[in-house]
Amino acid sequence: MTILQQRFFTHPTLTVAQALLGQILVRQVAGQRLSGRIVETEAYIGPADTACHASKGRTPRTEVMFGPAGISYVYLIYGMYHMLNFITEYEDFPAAVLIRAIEPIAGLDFMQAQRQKPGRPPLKLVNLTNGPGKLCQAMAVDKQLNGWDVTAGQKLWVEAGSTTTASTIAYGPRIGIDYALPQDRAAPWRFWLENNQFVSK
DNA sequence: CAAGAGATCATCT
DNA sequence: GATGATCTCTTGA
Repeated sequence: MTILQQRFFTHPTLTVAQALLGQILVRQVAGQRLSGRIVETEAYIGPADTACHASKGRTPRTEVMFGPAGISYVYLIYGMYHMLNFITEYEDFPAAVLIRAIEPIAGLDFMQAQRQKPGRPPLKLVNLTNGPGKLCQAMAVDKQLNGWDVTAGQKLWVEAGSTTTASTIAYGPRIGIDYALPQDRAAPWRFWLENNQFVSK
């Protein structure tokens, strides 16, 4: 197994967003190893992209986006959900890839326990991690992992996926960015593996 | 199945 | 004081 190193993340964000598809997201927590295949991503690219948080300036929250590649950017949205990103490109250029969905591989019971609500039946496998908020909940990813070095091979990292499972990459506009300018709303910067059932709806 | 509303709080104005 | 890179539940066809 190969842990993806910083070099993987220093490429143009659109390249990294596509290259991450098919790679394995790994989370080590509570003595358990959770993992899943990345099947959907989105690119947020620089100060000119009005959908990118950093386009509003360098603030305490967006500071990690201006740092080196290979670092995680985790934030809370709508008061209840966390989003997981990986910083790309070079220092002082704020860009990142949002992980939108994974296909669960290991640690299914842990994920189910994280996701299931009291008094509710277990979720179907397909609903465990098919969304950016869902996968963070399933993998116990929160703000404590903001700024984490994902090339170190602890707590959270990415491994090279099998090359024998290559799939066609589909693309389209990003989700949930109505606040951005029309040209940024239209940019086809969301990528997913075609016909994969774990892609978000 | 589709549409609408509510949850809930860190961040920035 | 407003808002958001979401999700879940409810309602109604």
